[in-house]
Amino acid sequence: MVIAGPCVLVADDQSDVVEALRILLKNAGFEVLTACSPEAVVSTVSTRDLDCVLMDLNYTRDTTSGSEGLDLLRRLGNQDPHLPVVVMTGWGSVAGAVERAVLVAGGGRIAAADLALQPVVSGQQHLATMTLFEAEGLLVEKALVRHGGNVTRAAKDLGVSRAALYRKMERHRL
Amino acid sequence: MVIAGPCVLVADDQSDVVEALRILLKNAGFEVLTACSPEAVVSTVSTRDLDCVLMDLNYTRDTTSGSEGLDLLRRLGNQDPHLPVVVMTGWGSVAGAVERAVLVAGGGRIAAADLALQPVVSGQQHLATMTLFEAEGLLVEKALVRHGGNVTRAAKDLGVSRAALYRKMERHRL
DNA sequence: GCGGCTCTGTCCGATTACGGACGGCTGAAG
DNA sequence: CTTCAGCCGTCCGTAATCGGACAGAGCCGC
Repeated sequence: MVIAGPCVLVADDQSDVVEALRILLKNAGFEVLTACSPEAVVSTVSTRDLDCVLMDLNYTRDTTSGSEGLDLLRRLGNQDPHLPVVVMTGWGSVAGAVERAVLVAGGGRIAAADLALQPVVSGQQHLATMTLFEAEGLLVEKALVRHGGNVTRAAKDLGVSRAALYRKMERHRL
Repeated sequence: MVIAGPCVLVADDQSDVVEALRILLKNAGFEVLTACSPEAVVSTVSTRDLDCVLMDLNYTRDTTSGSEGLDLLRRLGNQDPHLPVVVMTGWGSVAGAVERAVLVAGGGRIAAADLALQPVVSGQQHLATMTLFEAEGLLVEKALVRHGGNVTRAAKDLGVSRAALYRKMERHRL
């Protein structure tokens, strides 16, 4: 059985950041490519079929304004308008006390980048990394919240009978 | 049974955008507050206990540079360094062909903003809006991808027996 | 070659979860 | 007041799911 994950390009001029993301994403089931310069990014985008690009906004030349990164972002937009790009940035000058903000610029195809990317984007534990039991509990709770505690409607949303939902609620102490 | 969702502040000077997001987020189980000016945002942030702010980056005065929005973002960072802020922007000048990019600037507390925000952020269908059966299929697939098709390890990750995972795989035709 | 290890795929009896059905409750409409 | 509709919580026989066990395959170091 061979299942290939989506392909992501990681671009940053700090090699330790690239390495960390590479490991993280590889463990999350992605095929990971890397690039250390804007030129390498452009070249990779033109030769490989990518699902998503994950890039730093501030390259060495212009450490605070990020214009280097914005320029690259613009070029990528011209190369492939539908390629989703996740932009990272780490300076306090943009978001105040945010230590390492994550910016997401998504086109129509971002769905292909997949749920597995979200732990990187949001920093939170991801559903795909938890037990089926825990995930069920979370989804049940969400459905109940969404319907203001209406069990009937939540059950319909979840695709189970109302009785089944009652059992799950008890199982998860909700 | 009363379950209150997380509280989100939506800020944009275009009232139709605010309204659309309000409906979207309310249906997703959020308590939604709105603001139409930077001043209203600052005032709301100081008086209410918010879990997340969702704001537009370009207010009327300066429609292309976004400096108005960046200024507000900086003020919010000073007010509450740990408040997660989701920044939206819609101009082509930033991301090329991206019609309406979404930028996420997240602090440590973004987890509180919760999974339910992600359909807005990424535009993709969210786990919480799908059937338990579909979600199970997705999680099973993710686990298998993550472990390169190793059923034993995937099963351990998912918290089920290997035999159970085989059944689920068949059920979902994986 | 030969143990030791890991993973695979399948079997089976015991357990559990399933959902349709039922009666009770509440609130709105006639 | 009566009817109707929607939701709630529980019951029960059936049906599906559970996980431990088993044998076989592949792979390493000795």
